[in-house]
This record gives sequence, C-alpha cells and structure tokens, in this order.
Amino acid sequence: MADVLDPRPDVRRRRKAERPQEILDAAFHEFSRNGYATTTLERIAERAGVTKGTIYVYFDSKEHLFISMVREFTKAARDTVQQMFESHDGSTADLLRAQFAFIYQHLVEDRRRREVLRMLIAEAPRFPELADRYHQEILRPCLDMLRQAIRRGVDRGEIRASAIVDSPQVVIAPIALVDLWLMLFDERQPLDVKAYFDAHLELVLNGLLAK
Amino acid sequence: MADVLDPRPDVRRRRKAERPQEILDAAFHEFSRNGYATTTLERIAERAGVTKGTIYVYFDSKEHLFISMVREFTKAARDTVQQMFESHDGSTADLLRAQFAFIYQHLVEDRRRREVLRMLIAEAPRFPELADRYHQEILRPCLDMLRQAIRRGVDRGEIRASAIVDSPQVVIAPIALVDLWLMLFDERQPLDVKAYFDAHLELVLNGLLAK
DNA sequence: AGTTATTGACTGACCGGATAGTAAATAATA
DNA sequence: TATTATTTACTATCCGGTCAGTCAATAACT
Repeated sequence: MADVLDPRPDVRRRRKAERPQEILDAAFHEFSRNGYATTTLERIAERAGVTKGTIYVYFDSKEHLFISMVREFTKAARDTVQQMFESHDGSTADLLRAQFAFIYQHLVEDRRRREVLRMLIAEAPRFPELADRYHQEILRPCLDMLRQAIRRGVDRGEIRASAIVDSPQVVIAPIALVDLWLMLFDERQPLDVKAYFDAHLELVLNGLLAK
Repeated sequence: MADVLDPRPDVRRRRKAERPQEILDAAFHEFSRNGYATTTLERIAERAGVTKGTIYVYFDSKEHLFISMVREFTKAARDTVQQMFESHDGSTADLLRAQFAFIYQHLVEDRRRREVLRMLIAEAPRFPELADRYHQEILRPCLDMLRQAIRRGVDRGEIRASAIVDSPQVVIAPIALVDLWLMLFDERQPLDVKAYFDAHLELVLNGLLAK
C-alpha cells in the first residue's frame, strides 16, 4: 500500500502537468512565425511532440489555445514590469535614466514580448480583449508609474509644469517606435539602438527638466 | 479589324481599365478587416461586384493580389508625404510646428494608412519586401527631411547640437505610438490626440531648441 | 509476489466544410 | 459573326474538430 505522503514522481501525472506548458510554448513559436490563421494545429502538435488529438485534451479549440498562449506570455512581460517598480529613489533625472535603461534592456530586447505584440496588432480586430488585457497589465502600469514620477518631479521643482504631465505616452513613445521598427524590419533596416537610447534620454531630459 | 489609331471610347475597355482598381479597393477593405489568410477571394469578388473568376483575369494569385493592393495603398501615402516637402520656410520651430500639424492631420487621421501598417506588421515575416518598400517610400523620406531640418537648425544656431541629430526617429516616435495605440485599442482605450499633439510639440521644442 | 482489472493520457483515422485555383460556357459588345 | 469580359460549375486540397481504440502505468486482488 502506498504511503499517502509518498512524494515519488508519478510519471503519468507529471506528464499531464507539463503538457499544457509544452503545448503553449509550441503554440507561441508557430503562431508568432505564421500568424493565427495560417498556423495549423498539426504543426503545433508536431513541435510539442504530441498529436493533434492531445491538444484537444487540454484546450477546447484553436481559438482558446491562442488566447491561453497570449495570456501566458503576457504574464511573463507583466512580471518584468512589476520588477520595475522596485526602482531606486534619487533625483527625477536619475530615476528616469535608471528606468529607461531597465526598459531598453528588458522590454526592447525581449523578442518574445514583441512577437506577442505583433500578434495582438494583427489580431486586434478579432481579439480586442487581448489587446485590452495588454493595456491593463503592461501599458497602464508603466504609464501610471511614469505619470507619478513626473508629478513628483514637478512638485520638487525639478521638472517644468507642461502639457506632458497629462500625456506621459509621449515620453515613452520612442520605445514604441523601436518595437514598431523591429517588427517591420527586424535587422534588414538597421537601427542603432544604443545611439537611439542616448538620443531618447537627451530629448526627454532636455524636454522635461527645469533649466 | 479595328483601326490601330482609333481613339473611340470603348465601354468594354473602360470597364476593363477600371476593374483592377475596383478589385484592389475591395481587397483592401476585406484584407484589412480580416487579415490575409482569413479573407476569401469570394468575399473580395462580392464586394467588387464580380465573381471570383474575374479576379484571376487581372491577378495571378491571392498572394499577387495582396502584394499589388499593399503597393497601391502605399503609393497613396507616399503622395501625401511628398506634399509635405512643399512646406514653408521660416524659423525651425515654426517649420516643425507646421510639419507636425500636417503629419497629425494627414497621417495619423488616415485610417487606411494605418490599416496598411497593421497588415505590414502582421505579414512582415511572410512579406518582408513590402515592409521594406514602406520604409523606402514613406519612412525614409520623412526621416531624411527631418534630419535635414534639424541640421539646418543647428547650423543657424536655433537648435542645440546633440545626439538627437543622428537619431531623428526619436522626434517622430510619438506619432508611431499613436499608430500603435489606435491599432491595438481603436476607441476602446481613448487617447486625447489633441492634448497628445501639444505634449509632443512641447517635448520636442523644449528638447531641441537652444535656450 | 504474481496476476488481473482498471484507469487515463494519447493516438490516428476520419468527417465535413471551406476555399484557392481552373476551364468550359455564356453574355455583352462591335 | 467575332471577340472578349465575365460567370458558373468543378476539382483538389487543406484543416479544425471528433471519437473509438491503444497501451503503459497503477491499483486491486489472491
């Protein structure tokens, strides 16, 4: 008789526990390479090392699999954003510098996040709720944090009061352009991200800081 | 046998001359609403007021129709960009103000251009040459013009020399964000474009101009 | 322990519907 | 009647989704 507390690895159960993630990973690769409609479940199954039937054990439909996959990979980016809130204090200029450096390092260089973004854009007319989720979990927190930082800077007299306080999007817009650029051109039209980062920082600091 | 030089208006030929454009228009609407793979030639034909067979008289394949459609609608945006070059002279600040106003009015508010952009992003892995064409005909001319304007401003002493001169993308990046925002959220997450435009202009002018 | 029964993750053949592409027939025009 | 733009009917293929069946792992039993 088996001990109730026996933690011995149960092959069958472990398989079942890992399958969904394996399928989601495979789905991410195939969907991001070929788009929603073009991707076949057969190919996803092949990549995951199972057959199509198995996918239906864990997911109701192709649509449900896609939604689950996007949610899964949005979650990863959200965790990265949450890390950002643990940033250091100091002058507003230093704070912005540090956070922008973080953003460029973790968000811009994260191809996975960008591929999710591509799918969201492509499928936004069909799956608007996924885009809204991205707004709620990634974009809005970033913008709220930024707005807060700018307001505090204004209160401290470090930042000049301006229309920018109410449109913090303009401050991080250059990051959106990098995403757009890389989604469209990948490496074919090179973008010197290092120089671009410096220019971004300079524009924002010159544009915001009180003289 | 028809007279070779006969210039008489031939109804049949006029029809034939207009069909391709009618089909391209219909293709744009259907492709932009449903994406490449999901759109059926039957629906495009229906919208164009013909049947599927007719499409094959003018276009080799679905793929060729898609490529032709994107080229056609990129051309329209390119014409708009070329208009921009006829801008007035004056102080660099005035020039930027005028050109940004033009961009927001003609590019941001042009849903068609944005739908093309969505398709380019969605299909970039499959049709990279279309994205490159967009770069060549739309993006690069804008950036060249901007770089030129900034350089001239620096020469005149109106603009401070900075890293921004070599990364003019950061200056128009807020426009890219509007595109991204509207592609993702349409009207669901509202963006006050008027206020945003003011903030953009303020950031850029404060960021660039010599004090 | 050895044998048998049961479970359940997984398979793979199959179905129905959809659709890109073709080509013969037809309608419109001159 | 001759030409040609267009339609109609058709084929071949692909793919999402289903389901009866398989087999290895486990539990029950002697």
